[in-house]
Amino acid sequence: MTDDVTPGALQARLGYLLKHTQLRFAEASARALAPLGIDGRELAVLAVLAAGAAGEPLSQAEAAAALGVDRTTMVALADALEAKGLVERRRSPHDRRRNALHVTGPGADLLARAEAVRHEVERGFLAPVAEAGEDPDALARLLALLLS
Amino acid sequence: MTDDVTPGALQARLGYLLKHTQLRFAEASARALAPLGIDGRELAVLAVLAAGAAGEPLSQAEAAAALGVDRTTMVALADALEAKGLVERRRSPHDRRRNALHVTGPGADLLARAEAVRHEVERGFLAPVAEAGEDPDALARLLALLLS
DNA sequence: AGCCGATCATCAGCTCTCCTGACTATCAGG
DNA sequence: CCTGATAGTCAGGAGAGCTGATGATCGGCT
Repeated sequence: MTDDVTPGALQARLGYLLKHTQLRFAEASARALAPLGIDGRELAVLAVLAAGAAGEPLSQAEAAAALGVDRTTMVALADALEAKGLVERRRSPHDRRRNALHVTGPGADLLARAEAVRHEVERGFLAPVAEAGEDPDALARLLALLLS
Repeated sequence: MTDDVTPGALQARLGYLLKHTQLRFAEASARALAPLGIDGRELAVLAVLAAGAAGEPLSQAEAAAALGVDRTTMVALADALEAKGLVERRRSPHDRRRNALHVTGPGADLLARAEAVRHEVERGFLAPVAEAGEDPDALARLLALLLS
């Protein structure tokens, strides 16, 4: 990305605002998570796996659907997480087509630390909103409303 | 993109919300603009050129900076718009390094129609916000605040 | 007048992310 | 024990963007 001067003509264009806000947040997120050896997408996978692990562990296809990514993309994601020892693929005993994705001990540890970092990044990113006297939760609420 | 079921674990993640909202809007925008033979980025270029044309027409580098894209990306954008007859490159008489980008008559016509379409797309996209009794302008205001 | 660093536009090539299509293995139902 | 559907994998390609190099031009300095 270049200068990001954001002149007048574009401040009212929703497409521009969404795209560049997303880019900025992704950069801030990547910077903060880099020391942990993980990126935002991998963290999201870990979080989904841990959250879904109340009952049966999720298959790759289920995790992919939950994350809104393609199942072929999930293969690479699972490869990366498994290579880092954060996740294990285990053939499901009931359905041998499925790869059940288990979060390992180190994976759970890293998840906890990374989630703390994520919260801090989000808080910092939304700081200008709070300073302007607006509701810092409003953005997430509006976006969730639009996706529902 | 796949199912987009948006389950609980992700609704509080700002990165996920921004990314998928941006994607959804881009898709809606592309669908609506397709009949006009233009996409969102090209429309943004046209709008910036027309807005800046109060004084001297913008050079490619200036337009690129205004849009937050790389100057090399601007080359392809200018190629596409020129091929469609919406924009003309003219060597600036004062500085022969610069390509002044002029919006043609057909370009101005298309811009007017496309901007109407864009407004309609944005209105439709934000309809759920209005229906929920929230301020439909809040999203753009918050995003602009974060980018400033 | 002439030089030199900076700027503009362009192009080739790379990366990243994601998708499509094909293939294998496996399951469930008739 | 077929048939159709599903899970995971891989190869290949599309799209956006960036880096680095090149040629033309400008502007200031000497």
